[in-house]
Amino acid sequence: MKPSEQSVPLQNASTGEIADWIRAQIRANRMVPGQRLVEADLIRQTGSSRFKVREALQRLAAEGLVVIEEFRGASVREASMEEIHQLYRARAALEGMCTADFVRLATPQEKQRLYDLADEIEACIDEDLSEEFGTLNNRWHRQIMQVSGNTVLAALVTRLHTPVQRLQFANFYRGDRLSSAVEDHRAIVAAIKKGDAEAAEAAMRQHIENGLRYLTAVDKAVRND
Amino acid sequence: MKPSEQSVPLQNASTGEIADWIRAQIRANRMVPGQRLVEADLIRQTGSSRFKVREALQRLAAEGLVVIEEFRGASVREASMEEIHQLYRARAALEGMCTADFVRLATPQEKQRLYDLADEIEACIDEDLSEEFGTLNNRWHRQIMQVSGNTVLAALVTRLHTPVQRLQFANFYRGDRLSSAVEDHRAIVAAIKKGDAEAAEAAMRQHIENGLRYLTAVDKAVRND
DNA sequence: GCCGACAAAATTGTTGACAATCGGCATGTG
DNA sequence: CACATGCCGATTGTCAACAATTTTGTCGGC
Repeated sequence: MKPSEQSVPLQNASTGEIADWIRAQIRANRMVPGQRLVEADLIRQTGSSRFKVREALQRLAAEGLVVIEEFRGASVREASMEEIHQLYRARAALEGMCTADFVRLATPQEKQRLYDLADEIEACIDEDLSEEFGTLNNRWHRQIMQVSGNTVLAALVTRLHTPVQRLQFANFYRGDRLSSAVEDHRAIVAAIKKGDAEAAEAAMRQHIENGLRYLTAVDKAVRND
Repeated sequence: MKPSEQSVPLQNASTGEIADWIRAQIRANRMVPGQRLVEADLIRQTGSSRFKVREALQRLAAEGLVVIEEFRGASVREASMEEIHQLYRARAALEGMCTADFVRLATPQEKQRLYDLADEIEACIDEDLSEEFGTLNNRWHRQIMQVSGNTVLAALVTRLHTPVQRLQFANFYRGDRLSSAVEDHRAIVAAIKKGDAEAAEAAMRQHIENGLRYLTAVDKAVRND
């Protein structure tokens, strides 16, 4: 039917793999909030069985990524701006804490790896590779959390961030925001190099709050369209 | 069979209600980590169908409260001490933030309600009502988060805290820990009354870190038994 | 053209039966 | 007695069919 169907090799996928696939679709803004997720379509697209698809939808419902209504099935949940606001503040608090841990616990090699990642991210900006930018940026944040020993929190933050990534994909990584983020990264790296955990934590919180500010501005602009 | 069965009126329960019931069992330490959750038993205990039970288990698996293994079914997941450590630190960061918000945003009536709750909690201590203490203590923490406007975070923290509550139920609320917690509460209340958001945040973080310290001590003692 | 009633199609909820797998138990062998 | 082997009950995974409900389409009447 649509040219996009069957483009993904998901034959005999497990429940978890199907859930991952749907999550990826939502992140990439190919399934938008409010859109109904019809079981039959998902079966075709994933090449799996109805049973597995329903299990995957239940899991996503528990994560809060979709809502399931009686006899109306699953649809992508719309995260309110209020909710996004709270999630960003949570991220600021948690990642700030992780960054301070990173300063105290990371080995020189791990720190160097982070600096290299930052350079790669900067390189993207000149060539306007916004998608690559997003991928590397996610890796940068995860690197800090994992190296700081907070693997559980890393997974949690990733989940919390999922409903927001769609907005980033659609509106976020543009022009001035990219360079602003790079500047934030530089400040964080500088604090880490100095070994100043408190300053690094503050810089990370600032970085994330800048992201929230940009996102609210974009949202307001979109609504006034 | 056992006298405890059929004690809960869950006829024709929805998927969510079944999940809630299982969560409650885990919190109350009536289903312990490693214990297998046999579908047939759950069907008997909840009076529901296999279909709904399986859906509920999928949701709980997504929350990380149970693990589902191929052909071995669901069992209560054991949270490692390392994981509990991270969850407590996350709580400290998040609830600390909420407490600062509370100082800035709560109305006088809402503040008074919190003081009253603190008094009720203190009253429990003399009469050794540890169960009542737990209930009121949860309400106290939730009150702060909800009034501070962070309703989404309140739900999140509650979920994060679920695997820990079992430990509290079993070992936690005893003797000196109760009075230590009450002292922490007093410090928080004092900071709120002064309107000092920063001090309130610090006191809340200290309170939660004290809880973690006590829990690790108990854990170490139990392991050396 | 718009609106309501009604039928048809599409979609989801539920059930029961059957297949696949695991764990324990008995049995036999050295 | 230790240990491998095969069987059987218990438990979970999977599927296909059917029931309940919503959504869509159609047809008169105005």
